[in-house]
Amino acid sequence: MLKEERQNFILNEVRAHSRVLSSELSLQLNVSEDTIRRDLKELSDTGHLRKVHGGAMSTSLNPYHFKDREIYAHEDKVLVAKKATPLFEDGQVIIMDGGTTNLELARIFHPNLKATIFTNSIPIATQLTEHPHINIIFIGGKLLKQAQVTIGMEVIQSLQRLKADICVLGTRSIDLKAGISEIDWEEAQVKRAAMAAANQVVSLAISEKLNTVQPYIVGDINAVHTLVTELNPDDNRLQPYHKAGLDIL
Amino acid sequence: MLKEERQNFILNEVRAHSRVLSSELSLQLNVSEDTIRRDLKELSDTGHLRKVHGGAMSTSLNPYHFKDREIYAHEDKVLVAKKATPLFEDGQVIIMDGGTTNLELARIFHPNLKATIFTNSIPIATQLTEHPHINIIFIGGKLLKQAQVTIGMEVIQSLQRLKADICVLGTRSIDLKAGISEIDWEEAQVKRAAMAAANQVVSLAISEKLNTVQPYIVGDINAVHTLVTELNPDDNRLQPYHKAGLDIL
DNA sequence: CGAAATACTGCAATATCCTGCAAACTTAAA
DNA sequence: TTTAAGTTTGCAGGATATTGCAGTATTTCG
Repeated sequence: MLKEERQNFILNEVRAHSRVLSSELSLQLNVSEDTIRRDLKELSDTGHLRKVHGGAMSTSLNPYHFKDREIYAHEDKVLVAKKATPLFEDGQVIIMDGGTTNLELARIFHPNLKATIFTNSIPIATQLTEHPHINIIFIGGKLLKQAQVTIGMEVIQSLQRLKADICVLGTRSIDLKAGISEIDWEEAQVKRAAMAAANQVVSLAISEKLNTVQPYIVGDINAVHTLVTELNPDDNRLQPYHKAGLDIL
Repeated sequence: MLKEERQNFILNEVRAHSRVLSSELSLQLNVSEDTIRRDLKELSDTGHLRKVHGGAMSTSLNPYHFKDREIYAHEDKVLVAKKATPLFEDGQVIIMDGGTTNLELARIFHPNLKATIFTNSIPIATQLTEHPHINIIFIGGKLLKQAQVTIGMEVIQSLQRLKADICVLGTRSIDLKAGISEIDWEEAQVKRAAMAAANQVVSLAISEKLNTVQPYIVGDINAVHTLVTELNPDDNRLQPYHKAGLDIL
């Protein structure tokens, strides 16, 4: 087994269980605990997890427990969410996946918006219960503890039976050539299904996510219709996306 | 179990109950009271809680402070949940529906319990993410805002494809003749499906729910195998249920 | 005050971590 | 194919961290 495969396995374990033990990983992967420790050290140095005595913990806490100012680049995300609100109208069927930018959007939807929202994110569903006229459909499946979103076949199948007006993607990475990409394979599958299930795809992304790539490709850049960032639409960094045919907000 | 997990569990307990006892934590976490004291000292030094003789209190800044008091008859519900914990073992597949008593149970599951839990309740799923070894499957469907549970055909169909070891019912009303009954028609349908999907049905009910009836019948009293209340099992009020063949805890 | 519970101190056992090193493996050029 | 340099891995050892226990001090409460 290659070192990179091993480290990917470790990252997946962390994402699924929000913590790992060096001793367990050593058994599961048939390598010495020293090797595991070296892997954890590397992954810790690159910020993918946090090493602790006996194993490692996931870095990102539950969005649900986040207080506003603990969210990274919170001001930018609020701005992105605000710019996106005019896209939503009464009567629409909307798909929203997880992420803190989408959570922000769920907070500031107009209180009278009458829409049906499908989501696989617990924090977003919880937030939406504050909106009296929004119909919430939760997409069930295996719950990923760290991100508090459901994943897996059941989620994908539910999405395949759906044709929504608009899909709002919390975006980890967006790039002209690589398109939308994700760090977790299963989340990437779910996002792909979400994109396919809507007539219009909106990507909410703070500018630092532009022109970055993750290991798992979700979909082509042309599958995205609208890109919302905190930047001015005339900003140079957005021009390539405009030329590729995306609406820029 | 990692030290940090243990400390997270403690913080969670403090948030939920606004106070903790060293002696209780020592039992729940299977470590000595010395270790608990050392944890409390660390958490106290970092300002996450306030150490007092015998345990710790939440800091006054804590926003979760009110939660417990909002729950009606909270002390009784804690007692019911505690009495139910021995029913659960490693490897089981468990169905839990909503309700504050079930939420209390989700809080106090042994932190090392290795089980798969199906639930349609958002607060319970959120609570369960604190347990590192529990596999959570969220049952998707239309979200009922007040109760924060999913309901409807999709939930019922998911349950019909399932055969679990044990189903834990938060119980609104239980009566010898009428059986289990509910105030909301759709919730009643979901609970009926949940009961049918498990080999053993456990009803958690505080005593004031005994011998009451609601408009919509969920199922016959004989479909319930175990009844857990805050009363002593010898209490007169429980004898009719014992005679009807239920196990009383 | 006195009993019981809780807390602190120092110590020992165990588990985990780190460092340096050598063997095994990979890569790429000769 | 061979060689050489670089990378990865496991292991030995000594260092550090974590935990439980025993003995003693302190707090609580009737």
